[in-house]
Amino acid sequence: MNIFVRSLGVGIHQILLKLQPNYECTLESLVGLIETPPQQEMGDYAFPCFALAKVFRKAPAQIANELMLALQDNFNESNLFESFSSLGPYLNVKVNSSEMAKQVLPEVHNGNWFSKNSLEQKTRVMIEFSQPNTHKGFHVGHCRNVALGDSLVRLFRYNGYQVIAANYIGDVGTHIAKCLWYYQEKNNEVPPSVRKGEWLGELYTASTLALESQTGPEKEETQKKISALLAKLEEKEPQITQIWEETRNWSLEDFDQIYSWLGTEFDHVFYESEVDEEGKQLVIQGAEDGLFQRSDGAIGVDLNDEKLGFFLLLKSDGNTLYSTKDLALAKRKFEEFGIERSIYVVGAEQTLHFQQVFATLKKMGYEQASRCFHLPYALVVLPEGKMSSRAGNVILFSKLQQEMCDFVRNNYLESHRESWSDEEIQSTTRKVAVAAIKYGMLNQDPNKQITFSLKDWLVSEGDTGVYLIYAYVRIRSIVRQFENFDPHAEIDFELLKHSHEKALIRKLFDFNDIVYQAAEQYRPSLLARTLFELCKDFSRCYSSCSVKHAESKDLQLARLNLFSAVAATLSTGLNLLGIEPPERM
RNA sequence: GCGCCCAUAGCUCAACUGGAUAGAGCAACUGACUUCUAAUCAGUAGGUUCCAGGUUCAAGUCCUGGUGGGCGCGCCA
Repeated sequence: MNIFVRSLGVGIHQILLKLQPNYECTLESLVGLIETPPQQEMGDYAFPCFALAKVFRKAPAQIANELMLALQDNFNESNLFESFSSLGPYLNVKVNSSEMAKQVLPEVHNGNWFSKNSLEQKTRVMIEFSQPNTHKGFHVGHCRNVALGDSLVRLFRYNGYQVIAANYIGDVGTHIAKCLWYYQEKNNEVPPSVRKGEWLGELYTASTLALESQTGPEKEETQKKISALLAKLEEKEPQITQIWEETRNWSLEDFDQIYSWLGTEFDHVFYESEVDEEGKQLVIQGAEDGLFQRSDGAIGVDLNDEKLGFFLLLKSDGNTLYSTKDLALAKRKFEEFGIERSIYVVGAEQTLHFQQVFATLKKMGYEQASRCFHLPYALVVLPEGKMSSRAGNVILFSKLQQEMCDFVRNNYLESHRESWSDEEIQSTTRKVAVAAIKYGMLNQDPNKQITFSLKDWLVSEGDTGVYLIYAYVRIRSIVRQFENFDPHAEIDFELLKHSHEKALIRKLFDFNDIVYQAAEQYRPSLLARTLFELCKDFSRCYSSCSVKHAESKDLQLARLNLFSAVAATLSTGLNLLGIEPPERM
């Protein structure tokens, strides 16, 4: 809570107590009512008086009016507030914006502002995300997961949590047997020299199609071959294991390239293959202990008490399931990493699965189960419907990457070819493309579907990541023109009185609150939206408050100070979304 | 059949978790580059917030019942 809100709350509290000494109301609950008016002209903060009407037996508007008069009196010595007014049932307050600027601008420039949220030491949390399958293609849907998970890692860290960013790679299972069956028996192509993992994904799709087109005895034959192959994989038969290792690496190399291009890093990578056996033992032990039940030759756990049905943990052929591995994975997370909180960023279609996993962990005696959290997110769909590899309309990540880069380079950056180095063109292309992709993935709530249209995503106008980094670039361009600008020099904050300047000051002032909320609510979209608004305010200010043509040297300095604080905040905020703005574009 | 999620401008989305006249972007139309980067800005137009009830000072937001769409509900992940 900031000083303006707190002072206002204390003031209102005192006045109300004076009005009615036996009035029971905590300061916190009053402060909780303070909000921001819908329009800037109304004021910076507002206090709605509806709730007081009953207690004080007066019309809300009358209370607002009385509060206004009393507050004017109360704060007449203070320089925090500029004015109090009542508008119907609302008490509106304008803060002294130079006072606000004084609180935030110097702190931004000396860096303290951005470490405020991390001051108190918080818990150790693991955020698991991405979880790609080897031997399958990496498409734009997977990209949403990476953008979300990566941003949450950054947000939690900013807020002082000790975060372990974890990946969990699906390198075992039926899909691999399918892919390798096709690779060994049907494939005639020579593996490409690059993006071999993606090529494996094509084989997997081809395999699925081949299997679907088959019927009768032929199909049975194939299915037999595939399960035999799976069995060999499970028992680590040397020849197939060698092929598995080689092809698995192709996919892992692809993933590394993707993560590196996106600027995503993991502190730890789990593989399904390493928790497979442990999971099996856990489940068998659980069955012996009577915790789990046998049913039709398989093992599962009865969760009917929690209305979660019967949760299957081990197949009747003794092979593991997704659930088997998730139990062992959780055990390792708790025991080897000592985490207190565990976040799983996984698609919404698995909501029931994770409710079951967490309930099972609880039954197994892990008290951390109550602090496990599944963050569900909705699918990325195409305008014509769901992506499906069968319909052949999956948009692979590499395609998005390629087209985005080509578009950015050909339409904008190519024109700098003569004055920029090839290296700068290349790195700027990447930064712009990443900004467009990540912002597109993050600017709406996780629980809403994203309708992905390549055509729309290539547009770089309006509410896009490109708009945000463009605003940053414009500020950097201004600052470059004032070589000896010193952000620590004394300035006269009183000069920043244009409404556009005030709007910017307020946005900077609220930045940390938003970042805090974005993490606690698992919604990077809150930050994305705020940054868009910050840029909108900046672009307005840019066209109305020139630095170069400022009326005085002092105003010029003050604006430079404000704008460069905007750039610093923008850069910090973008970074929390996993976006790195270029210095020029 | 049961459970979860979604429904707001022509399209894609907001709305500080119950508060003021429901806001942005795209698309359409009008205007602004001899100006710190026009990947921009200013403006016009666009709404029965899916429907029907209910809760209260106040409902896009909460509760009930529908409609439409998505997903899930034991040997996939």
